[in-house]
Amino acid sequence: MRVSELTARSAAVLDAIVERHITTGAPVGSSAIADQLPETLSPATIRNVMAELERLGLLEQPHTSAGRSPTRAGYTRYVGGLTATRRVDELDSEALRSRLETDPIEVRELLRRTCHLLAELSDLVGVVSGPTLADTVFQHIDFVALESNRVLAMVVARSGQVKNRVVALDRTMTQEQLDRSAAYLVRRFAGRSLRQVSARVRELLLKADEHLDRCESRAIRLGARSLTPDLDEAEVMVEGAASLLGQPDFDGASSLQSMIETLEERRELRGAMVSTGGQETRIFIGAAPLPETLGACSLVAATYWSSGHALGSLAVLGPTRLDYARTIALVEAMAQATSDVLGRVTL
Amino acid sequence: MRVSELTARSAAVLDAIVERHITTGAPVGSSAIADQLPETLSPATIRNVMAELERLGLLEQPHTSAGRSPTRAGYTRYVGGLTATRRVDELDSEALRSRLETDPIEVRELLRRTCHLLAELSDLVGVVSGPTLADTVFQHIDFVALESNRVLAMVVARSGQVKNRVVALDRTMTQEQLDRSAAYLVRRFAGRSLRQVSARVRELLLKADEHLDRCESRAIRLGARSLTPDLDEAEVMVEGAASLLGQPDFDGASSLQSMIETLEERRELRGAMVSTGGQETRIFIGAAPLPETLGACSLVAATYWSSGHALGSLAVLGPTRLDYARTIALVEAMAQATSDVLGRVTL
DNA sequence: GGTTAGCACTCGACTCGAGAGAGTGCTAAG
DNA sequence: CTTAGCACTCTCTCGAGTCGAGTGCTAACC
Repeated sequence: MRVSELTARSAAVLDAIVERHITTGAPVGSSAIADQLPETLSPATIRNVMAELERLGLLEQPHTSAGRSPTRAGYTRYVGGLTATRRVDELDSEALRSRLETDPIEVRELLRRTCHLLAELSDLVGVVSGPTLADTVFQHIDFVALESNRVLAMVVARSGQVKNRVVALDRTMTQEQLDRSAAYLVRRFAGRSLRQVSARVRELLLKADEHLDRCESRAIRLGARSLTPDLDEAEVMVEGAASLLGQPDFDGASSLQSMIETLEERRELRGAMVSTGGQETRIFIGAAPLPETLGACSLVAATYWSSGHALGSLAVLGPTRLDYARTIALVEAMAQATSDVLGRVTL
Repeated sequence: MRVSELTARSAAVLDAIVERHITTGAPVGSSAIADQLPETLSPATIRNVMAELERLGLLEQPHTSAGRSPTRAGYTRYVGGLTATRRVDELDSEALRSRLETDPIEVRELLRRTCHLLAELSDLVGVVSGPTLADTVFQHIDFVALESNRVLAMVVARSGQVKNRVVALDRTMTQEQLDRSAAYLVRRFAGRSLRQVSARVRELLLKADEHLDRCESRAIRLGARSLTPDLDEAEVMVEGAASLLGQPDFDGASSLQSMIETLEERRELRGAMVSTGGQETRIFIGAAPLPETLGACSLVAATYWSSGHALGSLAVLGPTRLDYARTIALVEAMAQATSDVLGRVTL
């Protein structure tokens, strides 16, 4: 028998074990499950089932005379069976929305609040990956001359997001020349997505000779320097990393330090946050796109969007032993609320 | 006898105890000190001295039959006596400087590197408070119209530092009006410090009637909205908070979680970083401007500057049991290196 | 044939007491 | 004032003993 072909009873036992393990944190014994199952079965029967689940790699025993805990595979199988998503009871989405709204609305600030709220409501780690600027609408660009041939480029998206970048020029440009370049770029490209603008500018740069006057080609060159690089690099925010310290699961675990380090660095989290662009809620259980140091953790991530466009991900990170039903509900409600608030800021 | 009037011998004993405690982390016994002191004295004599130091509140015993550890006061007294600052041997300031330089130089990025380097070289927590924009030279301002009467203001300092802020207007302004306002503000105020500009704009706003045309007073109003608030609020960066987890002093301490939380929040650190503007290296030992949660920590902070102007602070945070000599040297060398690199960026 | 009662067995968690070791304070002598 | 000597205190470690939860196996049961 393979994992996918569990009998109904085996599956029920697995689910019961996972749920009990989630609440107690300790290995689960056969009699506890016998009591809990709707069907009345003796502990001995349960033990037979458990032995089989262990053979399948879904359960494990810390030592012979202890109960069983779900393995990573066991958790994965359990989560796959979760369908009926509970509502977050304490907070309906209206309340969430009102806690997110700021005045005036700034995207970054909004996402920071989202992240904070995720951490606060889950009592775990909140993670949010910001929207890649590439998908936003190019609204404005400005160049400011700094000393020694350096120029500050400020790219503004319609949503109010800003990306600053200092570029070093090989020759001096006056502020007036810079202003004219900026005006040209705005006139010609405003309204398109930054990705398009970036591609187009790059294109023009190659066949630069075609009917562009000197001023225009200078603008294109500046634009190419300012717009290309790392527009796709989404910012990742983390809040509440310290809450991992309060998790009994990690009590005294030597890995704690490297876990917190990974969260502090953020870089490694990016992969897990943006990996799959799908709209569905993703759950990673200590493997795959999660960095190795987070092997004892799970990530529940959802996508937030605006006007039908996926913008980024928000997630809760916690120990593998996680109240998945509640966390999924929370993350999804939060994605909805954040998207709603973002909706008022055309991107 | 009061603390300030310690005999030479008592002071020597205290210093020896502190130094030994720093390296071993354990309470120090009388015989260890007897061996270590240049003067040959018996443990019994040392014990008498120690008993006195304890009466003065400089030492404490965890229990009767243990050695003594320095109290906070003991550490403070020891640190006060530290004069000959060791050089950081592994890294001369030239090496530090070269590790800080980036191309093109951005202030924020430079400070982030400084912070990272502090954490890396000390294996503790690096803390850097950014320069308050208020002290930098106003170079440029730009306004970009977003939808629904919101305007993005971007203030640029000569150093290339940028502060963005979204303001909500009570009535619509066209992009052209915004541009004209920005140009007016730049023409009139560029070159002064942002603090001066902010004050002057506020002044003009009050007696607005005096020979300003409509366009000018509109610009002043916009400037006031964009320039006043929280210019003084220095950004605080923290790196390497996880290293506290590796400190044997805090092993299993329940306060660890709140310590990391405090570092994550950063807000509470600000007080300790900017409290005293003096040029001297400051050492806070678990008290005073440090937040209460960091009662078991010490902060060694120095000021970095540019063209004679103090800009902000950089510091190392670690357990009270800290190699102060080395840390002071590191922090001071880093302040020097950062100031040097900043020096090439006129502020 | 699946289910169950009974039972021996395993193994970690907790408790207790003995012993070692480090370090002290006190006293009396140098 | 300094020091040797000594009794004393307190923590830490270790092993033995006990408890209890939970298992696997076997044989009986429906």
